[in-house]
Amino acid sequence: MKLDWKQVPYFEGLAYCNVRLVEDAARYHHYSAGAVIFAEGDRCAGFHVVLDGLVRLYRMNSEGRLHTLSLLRPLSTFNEVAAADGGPNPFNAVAVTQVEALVISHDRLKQLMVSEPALLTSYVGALAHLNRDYIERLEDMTFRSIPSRLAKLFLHETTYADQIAETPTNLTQEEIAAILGTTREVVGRALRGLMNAGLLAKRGRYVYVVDRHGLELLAETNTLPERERIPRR
Amino acid sequence: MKLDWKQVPYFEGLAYCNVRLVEDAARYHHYSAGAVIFAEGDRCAGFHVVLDGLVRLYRMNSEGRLHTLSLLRPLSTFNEVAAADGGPNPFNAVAVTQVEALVISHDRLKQLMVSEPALLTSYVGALAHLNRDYIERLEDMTFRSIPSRLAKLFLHETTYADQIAETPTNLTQEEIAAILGTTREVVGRALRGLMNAGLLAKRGRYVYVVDRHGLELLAETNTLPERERIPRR
DNA sequence: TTCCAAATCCAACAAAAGTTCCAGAAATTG
DNA sequence: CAATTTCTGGAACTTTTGTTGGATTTGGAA
Repeated sequence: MKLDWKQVPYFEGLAYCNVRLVEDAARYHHYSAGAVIFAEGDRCAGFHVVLDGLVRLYRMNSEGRLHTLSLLRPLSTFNEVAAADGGPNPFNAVAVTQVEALVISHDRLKQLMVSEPALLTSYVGALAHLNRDYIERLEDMTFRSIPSRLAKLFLHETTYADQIAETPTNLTQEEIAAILGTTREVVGRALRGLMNAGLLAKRGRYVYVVDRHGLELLAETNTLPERERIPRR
Repeated sequence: MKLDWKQVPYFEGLAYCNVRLVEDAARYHHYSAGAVIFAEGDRCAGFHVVLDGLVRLYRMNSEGRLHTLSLLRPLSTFNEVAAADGGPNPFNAVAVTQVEALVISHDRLKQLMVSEPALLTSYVGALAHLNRDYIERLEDMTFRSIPSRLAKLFLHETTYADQIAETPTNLTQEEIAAILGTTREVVGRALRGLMNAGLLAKRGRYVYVVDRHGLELLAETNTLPERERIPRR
């Protein structure tokens, strides 16, 4: 249950202050694979730090389609927002594998923030970063086509780098679809598209990047570079 | 230049602490209609409070289509994120009308936060709220059809309530399109759709809500309630 | 190895969104 | 009040995304 805060993104500052207080505030939790950690809309479940395992944050719409916001592995943190304002959790969290986590309740966090300014400062940084991330995702959803989003996922640049734990390669088409906010079939099509555009290739069931530059172009401009047509005669 | 912080959303707390310090840190700025307040990607422009006028925050994609993130009137605040972490501005800000604003630079803000814990606390609240807002918008973009988003805009529920200053009625189709992240024609079509579904109606150039409940249903479930067909005979 | 469940491929189709184009209506302004 | 610009209406079309369903492949478990 020893946690080196220097390794926790955006909370490194805590390593240099009274960590004892923070550690006393935290409760250790264990979840078995598939367990619900908390549900969207439920009363604030507090601030979480993943110590071990894989956590999925997601939203679901009225028709049952789901949107994976992030796949988190140690030492990621989540539910900063609800923990900060004490409001309902803004998404669902489930343990994909067995998960160990530290949890600090909203009330404890409030107390802590008064006594530990370093925590408050860290928190502002973490929230600011989260915000930037969501703005980026919002633009991805408003402007980018699915092939373009897929390219971005494979490059796992900025937006996804922090948030998605697995290489796209290890994800099923179903899971990629949930991340991109679309359906399995569409992802399959897009994958095939990128493959015969020569940007990706498959060796067995393993998909890998062939043309990084081409992917970047697609991710940025939303267009595939014009393929040379093989002249008919 | 006197500002009553009790009226500024999420910064009411400041009214009860040393406001003098905050006010000394703030610079007064004036922008004429159409002026650029700051640009996306530029070095941090600081924390802004709208004292008068109308401000548009927007993003633009590589093809030149634009997405209006918010239309702000007094006493809204903006650019909290960049002001917090000192990073580049995450969007563009322009003065739609003449604008008066208070601006606190990142450096000054950092100093202030050390001496004024109330500001830090307010800031955490403001960032948390922003985050919730972006998560909501992200889901709108991933899950909702354009008619559904349009319905939501007309109800201007949660998501848009804080962010969009004007009634949809006063907006041109072009502006609505930029808010919903689509094009003018599509908005026109959707408007016509909602009108002959009996949810909206027009009196002259003024569009008004006829069936609030129907709009809510559309906003929530993404489907129009099945119209009764008039039997042919 | 054999079998099963999961994952994938692929085609054909349906629906939604984006594009192009042009004609009118409304507002603004000289 | 004309002239000009801005905004709206709407048709026809293209592209993208979503849906359905069946055929195949694959990786493990028995």
